[in-house]
Amino acid sequence: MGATPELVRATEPSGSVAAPARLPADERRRQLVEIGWRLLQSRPIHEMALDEVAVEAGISRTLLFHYFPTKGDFYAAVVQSAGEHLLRPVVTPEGASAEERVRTLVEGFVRLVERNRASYTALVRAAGGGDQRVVDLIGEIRDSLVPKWLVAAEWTDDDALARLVVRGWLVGMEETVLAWDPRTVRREQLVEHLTRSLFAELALTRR
Amino acid sequence: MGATPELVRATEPSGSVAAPARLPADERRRQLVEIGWRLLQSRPIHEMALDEVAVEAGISRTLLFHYFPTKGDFYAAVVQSAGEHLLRPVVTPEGASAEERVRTLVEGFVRLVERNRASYTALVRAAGGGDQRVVDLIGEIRDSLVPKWLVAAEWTDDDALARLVVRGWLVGMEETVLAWDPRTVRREQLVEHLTRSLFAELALTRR
DNA sequence: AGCGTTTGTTGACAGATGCTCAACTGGCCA
DNA sequence: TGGCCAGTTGAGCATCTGTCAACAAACGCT
Repeated sequence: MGATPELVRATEPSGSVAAPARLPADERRRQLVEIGWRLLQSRPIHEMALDEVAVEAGISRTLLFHYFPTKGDFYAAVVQSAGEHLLRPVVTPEGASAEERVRTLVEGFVRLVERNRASYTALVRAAGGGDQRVVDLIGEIRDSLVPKWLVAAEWTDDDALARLVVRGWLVGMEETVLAWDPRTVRREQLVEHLTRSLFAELALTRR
Repeated sequence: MGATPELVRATEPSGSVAAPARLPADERRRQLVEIGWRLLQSRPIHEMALDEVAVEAGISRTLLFHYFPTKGDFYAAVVQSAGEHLLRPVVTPEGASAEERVRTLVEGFVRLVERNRASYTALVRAAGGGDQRVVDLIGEIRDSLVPKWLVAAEWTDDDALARLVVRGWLVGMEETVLAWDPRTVRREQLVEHLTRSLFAELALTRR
């Protein structure tokens, strides 16, 4: 008696934890990935127990393994999703001159890191520890960014050196912004430098 | 019967595995760190079981925990040692002009990565996955490199921006060399670009 | 030589975590 | 009604990190 079968509720009925109800596959996937991503922002990967994810989702660990056969699969899915979410706002090249557009991109990136520092470091450090798949994933994400910067900078010579250089510059910029201390370097100074830096690097590729 | 207590042998008596003998503490430490470093070059950290290390050293896992209370401690020790070993050859600024010296450093670095790719990627990716200690460690290693490059480049203005920029440039260079494909970009081209790149970056810090 | 202390070392155990298997449940359609 | 199928689960296995209490070889002291 007692327990009436009213458990089947779409979303959280009252307050804290999520509903334990039956969910369509893709929605459950999304929910799990989202939880994983949230957890990744505080702990590094090997400290994130799948138990935690399962508990937070209100399901059994077994179900998690049903959707993601291995922890690596889950991790990869999380990183992929995070990459897309984080990088979507960055893809907005606009403005009159090439310098304007690049500056806007840099600005956007700095702001992004300022607002989502935890997320961003989590994503970048994911490029490390994880298995090969994740490393490759981050590599692909970076590769996909290179042409966007080239377009913004109005750089039409599409030689290998330019691409390589922009890739390196990109990673350097990530590091620079992450290591940046606003108390010693003014923000405009940083943005200005990074902007000019890209053009300088590109100019150097023309022997 | 049978087993006479002749086990106590200083170093490996005949062939394959190391000796199970009693070792002074610091030597055992060094041995363990060295084994850990060797293993890290093939597997990422969370795939390296302390069991493996112990077996390879011919000791029990318990002893490993005696020297390094936690896996993180062991890992940190390994990374620290690796960083020192890898970076020691890099610290050789020599040559007549600033450009000469920087070019020599870049050359040395490219060669280092070419010869020890596995080691180097292992070290860099250690900057990720690991716990906070290791991340900080890599950060410190990089910080310690910055002044060396500044000296080589004869850059006496020691302002915050210059240091920050060199740090970013350093990481970008790491990435560039690691992503470099000798079939599409000639090696001299790469070295030349990186060399000029540093001076360009530095020049930009003078408003 | 006897004897205690220090130091290198270990086996057995506890707790957590990745992963498997066989089975249950509730809706849907023939 | 009855069977199928998708979502879900508890119980269990293997592996790995970390703990505990104790053993054994050297060294010092009387």
